[in-house]
Amino acid sequence: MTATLRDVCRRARVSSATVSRVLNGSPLVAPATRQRVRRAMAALDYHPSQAARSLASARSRTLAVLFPGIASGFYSEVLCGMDEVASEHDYHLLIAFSHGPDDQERLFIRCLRERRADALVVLNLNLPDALARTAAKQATPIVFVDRPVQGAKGCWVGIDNTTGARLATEHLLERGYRRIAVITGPRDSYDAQQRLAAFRATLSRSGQPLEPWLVWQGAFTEESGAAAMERWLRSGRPLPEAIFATNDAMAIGAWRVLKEHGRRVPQDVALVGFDDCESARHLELTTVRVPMRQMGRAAVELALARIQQQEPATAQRLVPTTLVVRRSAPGIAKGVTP
Amino acid sequence: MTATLRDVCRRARVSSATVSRVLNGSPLVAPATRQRVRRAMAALDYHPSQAARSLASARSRTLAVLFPGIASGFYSEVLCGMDEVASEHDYHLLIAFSHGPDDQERLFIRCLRERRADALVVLNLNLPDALARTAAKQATPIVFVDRPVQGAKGCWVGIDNTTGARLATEHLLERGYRRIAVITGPRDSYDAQQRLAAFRATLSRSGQPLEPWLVWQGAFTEESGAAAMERWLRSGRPLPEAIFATNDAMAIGAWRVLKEHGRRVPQDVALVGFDDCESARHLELTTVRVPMRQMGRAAVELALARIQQQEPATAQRLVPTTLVVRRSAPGIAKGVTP
DNA sequence: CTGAAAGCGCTAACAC
DNA sequence: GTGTTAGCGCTTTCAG
Repeated sequence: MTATLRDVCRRARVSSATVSRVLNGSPLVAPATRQRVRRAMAALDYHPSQAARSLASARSRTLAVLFPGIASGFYSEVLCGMDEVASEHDYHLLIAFSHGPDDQERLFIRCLRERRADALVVLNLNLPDALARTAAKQATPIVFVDRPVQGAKGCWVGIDNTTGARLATEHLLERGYRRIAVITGPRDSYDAQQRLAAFRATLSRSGQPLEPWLVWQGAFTEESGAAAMERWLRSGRPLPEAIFATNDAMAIGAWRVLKEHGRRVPQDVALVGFDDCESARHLELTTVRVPMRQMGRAAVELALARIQQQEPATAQRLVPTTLVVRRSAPGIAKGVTP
Repeated sequence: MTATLRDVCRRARVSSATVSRVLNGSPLVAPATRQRVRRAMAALDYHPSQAARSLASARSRTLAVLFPGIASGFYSEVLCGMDEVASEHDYHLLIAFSHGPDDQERLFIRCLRERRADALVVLNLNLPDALARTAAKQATPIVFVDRPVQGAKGCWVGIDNTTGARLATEHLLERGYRRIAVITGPRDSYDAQQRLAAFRATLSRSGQPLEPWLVWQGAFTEESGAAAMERWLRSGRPLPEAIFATNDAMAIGAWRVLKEHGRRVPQDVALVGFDDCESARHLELTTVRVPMRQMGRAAVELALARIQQQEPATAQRLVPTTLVVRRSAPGIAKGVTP
């Protein structure tokens, strides 16, 4: 049988309270006693039962992480960052993917109400805002990643989309590109909206407002990027000088279609993405880098701070974005052959 | 305050045992009573405490998953498959990354001894075989993914490396490629060994044994693939007709170097990888597809079966591999222009 | 500094 | 079918 705290008590000749104190690193234990208890634990190969601790202390030392269903490799970096911080603080990570809209709510409730976790980290889930607001009022701290809660200021870690999109746009403008098209993300995506807005604003500032027909609707998927490109090519209109895809997946889809139609990037049209996913590196796509690992770290840092009440329930954090210049929109002026 | 089982008892005017029975779907409850209890639960917005259930029942309905430190996007697919099966069975996933060799053992012990999980799934971790064998004898079921336990037959889910490597090799041979080089994985990797062995065997069967200088040592990383390619090019020897990289990362590294040296794939040399990672698709790399999601599913299925003792502790499962023919080694004979 | 005692919220025999 | 009764293994006042 596996040893329990009582076994340790007997062997060390102390009370359960003392063993518990040693377990929890309380300073109220005489060094000699601590020694004895430690030895007893080692001798018995004792390991405390997590369930019992959770029940008695009402804390699980666990963080629940809710992912959106689409498991883009994208998120594994985020997860990795989360684990780094969590394990530094002796916390564990419980994860769940949403397999559908109903699921999201169910998972949510479960983690919260069944007290499986001391805090919740929610990634870019399409929780109805009402639920999100209710949730934010719960006792369990919640951190939203990459999706602010409308109306209720909850803890939130986001991407600096505005700077990223501005950098990308300025890069194109400075290289002499005009008539820049944009492939947008889904209308209800916060990131998509911000990226588009910053793109438009930067263009305006440069004195050349965005023309409506250069706004191509996408959905953050490779297919939607390809479809947008197809539509334009089939329309017979001349290519824009550059395209800003508001994420890499769509940029990759568009690029594929361009290739299929014999158009070259960047010679015939420059292309910039957003995210800097793994494939972007391999394809040499110029893009805006989003530090995924850092986002994960920030989210867990916030969650832990909330658990210790060291941070207001309205804390927010933005992770910075940077431009990564590669072949699809190189760092030299338009028309100059590398 | 959040409602407890006792509150439900009072409201439904039944004993705790009955509520517990309803909670656990026992058939030994009269329909009318069940109704009443259900209503009471709903009225109180009752959700059982996971900690209390775990403590009382000695089961956590949780599976722990140990990942190797390197969080290749690769694993997010596996994780997704695991979650699919786990959530179907109302199980939760606790995950941890190994940040170093010491960590692995610590994580391992914790999940096992602290009874956080009902079973453990270990991904391709470099646990010393001794520990792995000890672990396999524990009460807690363990499933190893992609790494058989030497000496002790534990539960194991692996890749059909042999078929995959054979298919890749046959493809090249049938297209007329001779003098095929291979970039190997790390010597201590089981997958790497199997892939190399199957490559060698297939070559032998075709009557042209592998020449030693065509075996290039790699380490499953992009850099190691690039380095192997560099070494060969610098040696001044003529290119082989084809290269079989035993994983995609190395194939991609080698390809990059080939490009930098002005060599074309597949015209100057054909290239085949292994894994079918996301970038392989984008780069149009011919490769052996490993169904990651399916591997995750299989691992959790095995784990759950073990928990219910429906499967022997020695159960093994191989996930099938298939060849995906793309541009880097097309489906037409060598020398024929597409 | 240490111990006694009272739970934490559920499950599982065992009776009835 | 349902209730009674013990715990599960720890934490946490409260005394001393």
